[in-house]
Amino acid sequence: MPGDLPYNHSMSNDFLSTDPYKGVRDFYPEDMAIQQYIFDTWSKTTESFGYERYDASVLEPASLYKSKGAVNEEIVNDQTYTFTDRGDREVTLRPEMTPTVARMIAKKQKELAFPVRWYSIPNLFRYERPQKGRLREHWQLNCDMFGSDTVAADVEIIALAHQLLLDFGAKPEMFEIRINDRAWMNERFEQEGFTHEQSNAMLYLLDRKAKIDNFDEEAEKIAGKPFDLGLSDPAPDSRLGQVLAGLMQLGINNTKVSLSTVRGFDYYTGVIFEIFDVSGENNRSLLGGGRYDNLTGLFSADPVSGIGFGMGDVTMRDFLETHNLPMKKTKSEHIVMIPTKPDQDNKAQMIAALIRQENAGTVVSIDYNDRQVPKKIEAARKKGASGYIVIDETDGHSIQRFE
RNA sequence: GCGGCUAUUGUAUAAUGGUUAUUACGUCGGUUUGUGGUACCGAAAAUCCGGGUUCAAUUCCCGGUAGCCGCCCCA
Repeated sequence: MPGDLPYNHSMSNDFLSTDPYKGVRDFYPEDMAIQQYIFDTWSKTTESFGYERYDASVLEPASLYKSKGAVNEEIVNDQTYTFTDRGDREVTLRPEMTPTVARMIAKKQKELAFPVRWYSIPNLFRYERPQKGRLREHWQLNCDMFGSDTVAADVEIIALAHQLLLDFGAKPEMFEIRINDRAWMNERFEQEGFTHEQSNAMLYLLDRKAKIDNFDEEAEKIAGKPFDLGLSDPAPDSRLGQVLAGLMQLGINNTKVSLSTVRGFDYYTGVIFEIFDVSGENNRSLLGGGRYDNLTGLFSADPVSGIGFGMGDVTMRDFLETHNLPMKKTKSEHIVMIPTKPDQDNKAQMIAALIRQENAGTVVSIDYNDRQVPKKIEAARKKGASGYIVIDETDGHSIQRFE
């Protein structure tokens, strides 16, 4: 039926929209160049710390997320793309990478030599209303170190996060590493005699601390008595104290102990951290992660602990834009061949092949348009080429460079 | 799921209750049967959809839709 075709062959004006699906992006070459730059920088820095890349499908069985417990019920039901396939299987577009990597680790647990350092740059999906720094599809660098409980591991992963930002050209004063320790908070709540519910309520309240103005009042309600966090600097011999000292030794000083960093309700059990843009223009965290006791508990009885973080491409790009940081790598040389007549086209290809062979990395493209040479030269210049070669009947083909 | 703001050529914008709706960039063509750019000329190209008020709506009002921003949530 003509009406079913995606193109309009009739006289009506019901053309399809050229907009992408809600909350996802098209990557035109200019955007793709930026995306590529971000991915390349992520990979390069992460690999320089010895992390190996892995990946998996965007499709996962829905059970992978549903079994995480009642706390996540709302997220799974309302904020994932979940559908039933033709074989009656419930399928979810992955909303995060951690369950997937936990599955992969668990599967090879017996043969892996821990600690394992892995990273990935998956695209993730969540069904919710798009807003600044938050879309329905985004790419996220995920770095994890599995099978090490050491303070050194905590320090390393935060140092990696720090280095990532530096390698984008950021200065330490542009961002702030907020660190907390779940275990430390729990200890504190136990001292207060809090029930599990009280502790959770308090964590939840702390998470919203910056957004509400009656924190003390609310805290008192939960505690049933006046509640003072009363935590200043962590003791030097505490886990957090040791981590901070370790970072300091590496010259990382833009850290801040932040009791209101709690990272939602999930698998985190120890040190947790977030990196924020201090400019105030991006109020979403640039990066967040933490330590978990038993990532593979769903799949096996042998616990594997670890620590990791994720950082998204959307917030990364916002950060680069806000601080006027470079968003492209330096371009390689690009020569445009300009045949003067159609019968010079093949000659242009032959010369192009030669140049590519002799100058690895040089981009050589050919302008086959049938139009005046000055127009072609101008087109090459506008495209950002570094130079051009006019191909005519003569044998010479010297490169003319743009200033 | 809730709230605020917005909607004009491809993009970014100006203006208006009343014949040709502004400008810039971009695109295409020309000034130049031919070796670059800052100049000049020209062309194509827009008032989101539906209803209401009005002699007349792109403009005012209502609804829809879409986008942005925020809340919720944040893996």
